[in-house]
Amino acid sequence: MDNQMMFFPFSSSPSLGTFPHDHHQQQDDVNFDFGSVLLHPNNNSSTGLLPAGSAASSLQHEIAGEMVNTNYVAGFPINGTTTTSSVRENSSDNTTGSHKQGSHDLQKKKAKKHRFAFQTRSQVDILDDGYRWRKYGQKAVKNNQNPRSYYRCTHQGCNVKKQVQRLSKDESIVVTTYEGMHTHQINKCTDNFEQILMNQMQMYNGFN
DNA sequence: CGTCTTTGACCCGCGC
DNA sequence: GCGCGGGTCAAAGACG
Repeated sequence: MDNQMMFFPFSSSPSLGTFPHDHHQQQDDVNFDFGSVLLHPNNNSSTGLLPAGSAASSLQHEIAGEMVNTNYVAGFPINGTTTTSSVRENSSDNTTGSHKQGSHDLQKKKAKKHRFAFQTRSQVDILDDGYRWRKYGQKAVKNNQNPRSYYRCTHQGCNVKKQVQRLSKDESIVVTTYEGMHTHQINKCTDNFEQILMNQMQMYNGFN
């Protein structure tokens, strides 16, 4: 049960940063709060929990649909049935390609994925996180009138994906879920964002 | 012309 | 086994 899911709730603590802008694309200001990085319920640590019933709690039900413990307002597994001994996604997981994958490969792939999510209050769906993304799918999801969009990092050999979805209960909130680790450097001047994220993840979860 | 989005079809896991 | 829901593929079109 090492698929990890972390949340970065926008409303629970002082803001530590502002989401950076793209150079060539004017976007609305996006306040991005890194203040609360919370842990997977199955982690031994009991720190980092917020009171149940917050916005983050309801969010979990909505995007995961399979929350097992509503006392946790952040940090949950997406694939609760998979197990692996590795927390980190192997960055050389090159299973891209057009061939169909067997269930074994798929399961292995899923089990290794490292995920985290955060939510932002924004007018725009696509937040500039410094990476280039190609949209490869969009689906209507149950119990949400807003579709979920699927993106892949366009960098060659990088298999990072992300999902973007608005909450049905509060459409001003965008939930972004990342899966995997980038195999390359960020390509624009948004190192601040990446750095803060990485610092938070390491601090709370012993990454790297 | 290269890159990206759209969108219907397909695949797979899971619950019943 | 079947149906449902989520995730992905890939052809076609849009756009700069």
